[in-house]
Amino acid sequence: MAPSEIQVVLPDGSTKTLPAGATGADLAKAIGPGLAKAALAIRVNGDVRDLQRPLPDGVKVSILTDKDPQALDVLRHSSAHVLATAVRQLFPKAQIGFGPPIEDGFYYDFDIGRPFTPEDLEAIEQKMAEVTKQDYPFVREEVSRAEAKKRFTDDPLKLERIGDLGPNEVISVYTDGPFVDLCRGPHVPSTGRIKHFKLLHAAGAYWRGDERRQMLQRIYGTAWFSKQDLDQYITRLEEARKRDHRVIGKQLDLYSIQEDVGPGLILWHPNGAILNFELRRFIEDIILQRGYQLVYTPHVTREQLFLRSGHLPLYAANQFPAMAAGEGESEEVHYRVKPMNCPMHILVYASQQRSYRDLPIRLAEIANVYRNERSGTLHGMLRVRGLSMDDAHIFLREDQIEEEIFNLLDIVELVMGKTFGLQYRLDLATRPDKKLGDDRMWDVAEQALESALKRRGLTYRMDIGGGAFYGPKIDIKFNDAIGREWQGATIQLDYELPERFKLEYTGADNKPHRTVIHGFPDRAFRGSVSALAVAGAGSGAADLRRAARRGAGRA
RNA sequence: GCUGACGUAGCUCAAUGGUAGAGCAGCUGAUUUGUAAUCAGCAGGUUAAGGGUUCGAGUCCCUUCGUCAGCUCCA
Repeated sequence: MAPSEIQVVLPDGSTKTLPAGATGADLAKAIGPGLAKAALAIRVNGDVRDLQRPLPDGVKVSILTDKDPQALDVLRHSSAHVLATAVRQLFPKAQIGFGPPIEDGFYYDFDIGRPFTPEDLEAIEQKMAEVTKQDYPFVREEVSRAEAKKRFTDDPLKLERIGDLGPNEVISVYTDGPFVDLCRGPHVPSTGRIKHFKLLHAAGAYWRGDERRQMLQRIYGTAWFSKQDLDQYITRLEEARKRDHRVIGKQLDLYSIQEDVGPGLILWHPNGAILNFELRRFIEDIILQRGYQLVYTPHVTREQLFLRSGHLPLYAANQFPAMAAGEGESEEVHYRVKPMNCPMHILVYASQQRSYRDLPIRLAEIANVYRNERSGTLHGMLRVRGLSMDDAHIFLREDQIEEEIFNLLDIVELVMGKTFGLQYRLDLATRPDKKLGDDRMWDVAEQALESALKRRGLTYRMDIGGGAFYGPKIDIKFNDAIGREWQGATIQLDYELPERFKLEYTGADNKPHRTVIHGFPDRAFRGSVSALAVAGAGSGAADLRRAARRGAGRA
């Protein structure tokens, strides 16, 4: 017989008995009218769900109100639906894509056959206000695959998504007033709960982020629980704009990028150059103290070298075209500007016999490299075509990996954390499907990276399958003053290059062994000095002004 | 690269298709007044480049260059 009652465990450990079939909303009501009014969603054994769903027996629950950060995601997800509701009313033929919550807001992708204009956004925002005023309840339904397909016959993008769903996945749809969306949920109880929102801007976005597919029009917005939060967020955006390194770089006369020279190529003016100089010296001091040896290698090399390293076939799109050198009678010899230093550092290592006693050998160079980045990705000093890369390649034995990474993480903290005060994040990227070498090798490498991270007591995110085909890596990412995320340094292991260049050392057993390389290229240190400083603390601009003045006085 | 917006004096910005302007900065002179704004005058432009429409183009159209925003935080 079916039990007529269920019990749930509240956050304080007490239990509550409810009739079978009771929902989160029922629970909130049972606890108190105040909570019933404030309740937005419910956490059931860690999963956030709608209040309207029946509660299973024996679960741990916690009712979410506007005080819970997870509720903010729910609010924003629901805001995205309100946005889509409004767009569908104004553009009945609009096709709908995805509409998730994101950090600080939400977006929704549409195809209306043309881009949205600023006037469209205003009209949509007004329509959204009407939708929230109507206070439509969000109604969840679980449907069969056939039913789902029927409901979205006019939405090819949704149909494609339905086709991707696994056979055992529950398909749910949410309705708010006139709008129905394929959606996993959860949502706030009704559209009236969304009060403080603003549309920010529209831009093109490829369907599923794939540039081979059609371009949709994405509308970004933000939503908050209180007007105060919303206003604060808008102020924060304005403040951040003032701290943009491109603005400060101009104000302080740090650098310029000029059309006559080319996009992404930086002219360091005296005020910026003195910062560049100091930073270079700072970095070089650190690495010399820590057992690195400086090397200098040419800016151009024979193309053949990048063929041997394997870079050219993969990387050619990001390299500047070859130049003919006219050596002798041969038309065949071409040269390339270097996009990275590894092949040349490897040749330094390989220039003589190495003993296991010599390892690790740490070769470092702050080198100018040039990459033909896609035009649309360029951004001030942070994404450029010519940069000074603080680069190092460490040649070591497999048993030395962990210790070396352990020490390297200390340098990262010293530079990014202690010196620049950056909030950075560590991602451990593990073996991808297509990879080089055997599983044992990957086991050793990944474990070494992970235990170095653990020994340092660092928190990190796993990026399963995110490693390069030639080895796992630790990516170091940070946010700039305007909140955008950038790739800082990368610590990566490379099993490919030692193989290609037959790098060896003589072991204690008097036999040759394959060397492991571990690279530490860092595009952020000097390619973007002021950007780093500005990206840092809120006081960045003031510090920089002082530094620039000192620099000017000195010159 | 793709989609969209944009490109006017060194900088920040004006100019219903009808003689390109202002503030700041610069230069000259006056002022000597205690720390972010003294006064007067002068100079500064092939309106990104090239083409087209028009009696007439900064403004409308096309091409190129550049800048800015976005381009899976997965229903």
